[in-house]
Amino acid sequence: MPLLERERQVLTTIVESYIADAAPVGSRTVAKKSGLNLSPASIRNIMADLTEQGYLEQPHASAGRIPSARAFRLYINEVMRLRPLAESQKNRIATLLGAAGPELGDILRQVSRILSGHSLQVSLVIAPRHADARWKRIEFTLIKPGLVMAILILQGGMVLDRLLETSPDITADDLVASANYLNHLFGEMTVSEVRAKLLAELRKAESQFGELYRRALTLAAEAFAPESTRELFVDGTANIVNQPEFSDVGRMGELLRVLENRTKLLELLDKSMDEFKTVFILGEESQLESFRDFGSISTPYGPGDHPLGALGVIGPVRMDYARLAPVLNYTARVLTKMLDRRF
Amino acid sequence: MPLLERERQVLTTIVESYIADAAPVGSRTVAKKSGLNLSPASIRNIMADLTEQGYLEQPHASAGRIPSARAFRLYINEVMRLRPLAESQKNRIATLLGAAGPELGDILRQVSRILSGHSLQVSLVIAPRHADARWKRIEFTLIKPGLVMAILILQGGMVLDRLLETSPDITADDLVASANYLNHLFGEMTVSEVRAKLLAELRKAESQFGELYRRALTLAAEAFAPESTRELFVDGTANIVNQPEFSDVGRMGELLRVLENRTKLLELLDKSMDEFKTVFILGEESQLESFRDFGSISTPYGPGDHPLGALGVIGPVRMDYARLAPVLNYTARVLTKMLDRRF
DNA sequence: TCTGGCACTCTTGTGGCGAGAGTGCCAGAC
DNA sequence: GTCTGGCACTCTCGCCACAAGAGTGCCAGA
Repeated sequence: MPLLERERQVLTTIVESYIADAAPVGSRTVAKKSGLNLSPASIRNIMADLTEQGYLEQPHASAGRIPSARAFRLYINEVMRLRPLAESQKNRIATLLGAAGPELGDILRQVSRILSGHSLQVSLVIAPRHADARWKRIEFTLIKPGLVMAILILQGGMVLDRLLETSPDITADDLVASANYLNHLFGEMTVSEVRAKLLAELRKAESQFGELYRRALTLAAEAFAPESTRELFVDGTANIVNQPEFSDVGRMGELLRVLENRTKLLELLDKSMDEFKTVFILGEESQLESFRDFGSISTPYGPGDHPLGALGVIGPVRMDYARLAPVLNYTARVLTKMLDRRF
Repeated sequence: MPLLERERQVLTTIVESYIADAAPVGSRTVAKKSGLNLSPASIRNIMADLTEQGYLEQPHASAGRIPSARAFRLYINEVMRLRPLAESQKNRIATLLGAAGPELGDILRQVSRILSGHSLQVSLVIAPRHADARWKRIEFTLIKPGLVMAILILQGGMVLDRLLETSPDITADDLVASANYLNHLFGEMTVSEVRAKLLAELRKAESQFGELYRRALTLAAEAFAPESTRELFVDGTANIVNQPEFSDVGRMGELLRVLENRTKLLELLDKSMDEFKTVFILGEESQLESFRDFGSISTPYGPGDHPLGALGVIGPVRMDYARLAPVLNYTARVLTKMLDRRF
């Protein structure tokens, strides 16, 4: 059953007070802050109901209430108003990002630093997912007989390189021809489209084409085979020691362990890429036992038609989502523009 | 004045006991473990002397002694015997490293993971320093008029890429010619040698050479200009919560802050590269106030004639240096061989 | 020169106690 | 019926005192 208006208002007050103070909230405080003009005693009744419905939790009998993940979920979905960034803050973010080094890695690292600085949480930035980027050009370079460096240039200045072992009789000229052929065949497709097409072409080549094309396709297939680990930039781990929920070292260790589990972090961020919008994941929702006490926000970046990567922050369930989401969104927008400008 | 043999033996006992237990050591314990056949009372006298000389510290009047950084320095320089790795451990390291992905980044990340797993400390791996790597080949690719991607392939499979803005009338053929010229000029030199020579050539080009060569050199100069941030792989931060010295959250925050200061971490590791040997840095020796309570070990990797990068661990001053140094050395050796095999 | 003995210091753990915060429930007011 | 003031109850937290334990420094004697 849906919450009564009063109940919702009490819950909102509790959530916002808890976000601000990280301390259990008592009926007296709610009575004063809620604007409902009810006495603490009445508030207590409402709070008892909310507790029964799973929105509030009581650390112990005389300690006030703490909003549950469920309460945060309701707050995020139905109550929260995002607080737009001040112009001055936007300027600061844009300026800092402009000061990043020239390489893609430098830029993403800087984004990560900016986010952790502005959120005072741990920040995550995932490098563009190759599969969604457009192929610009491939080059093969003969290092020595039998060893070829394949270099794939993708949209946004991403460069993928892979060392390939080949038959020793492949010449530099063969490689140039192969590259030309492949560039012609695959130009401007996304990598995942290339992957699909590659399989089809390889089958065709078996029967129809000449040796050269078969070779070119084989090279490409090898260069593409295993998606290499996506790069992930993490910053701001030092921030968490300042948060009251991490005064307990054990809790801190849990977060550090989560942060070392790259696969799980990627999963968290990928969701925002798949849905192409800002995504909030709270505690249990992550399907990850060790994430129970944490929350995350993530936002995709990339041009309008398809996301390239995502950025996010991770912290205690009690985060100031209304303030942080706009920070992420704005940063993602600036980053997208920067990448766009590259090509 | 040098220590008496007895004093040194007592000190060694204390250091080793402290490394094992992380607890202050009392005279009774030393009397039992030292093998000196002295009573606790005599040991107490010796310990008083050592305290006076700055080798021991007393947390409070009745708590046993703790070895100072100075004591660890003495221990490392004059007493410690490195404990060679068991064959089984060597095998495990080699196997794990073999399971790394194909790209250079994958390999270094895996090294970092292996080190943190085997040391139970925080591990650091620094990517090869470009300056010391040999130039293999440069390629320029025209992305669109006025925008060129420069790709520099270095020894060991390192690939540097940089986006350059150029005059819009440069053609793809110009670029090929430039690359050929540069590859001819700089092949097999180290990057820092190239940098030096580049300056000289640029001056010559002003007066003597034609437009094309000037252009090639200018491109190269741009591609080389700012050394981009070196990549640094950190792993095992979750390990530190298990160490007694970090039961205090503040201490932990200090370490996390150090770990986010990439410049300082690079300085720590660079020392082992400059001296081309394993280096131990203890507390104050780092010239870094916030490093007072920590220690580090680092080892260079790379072929015999010049180091490419370094790897290390960082943890409390009380680390098992005798066990960890061989782990680092062996890992560095395996890594060097892997890079060598690439080219 | 070494050792046993002894007084002294400091930490750590425990239990008791009071203050403070917050709750739940009830009887009465509106 | 709904709201409220009052009250008893519970639990945490800080404080204090106290005892046990670990370790020291020093001294007198072997």
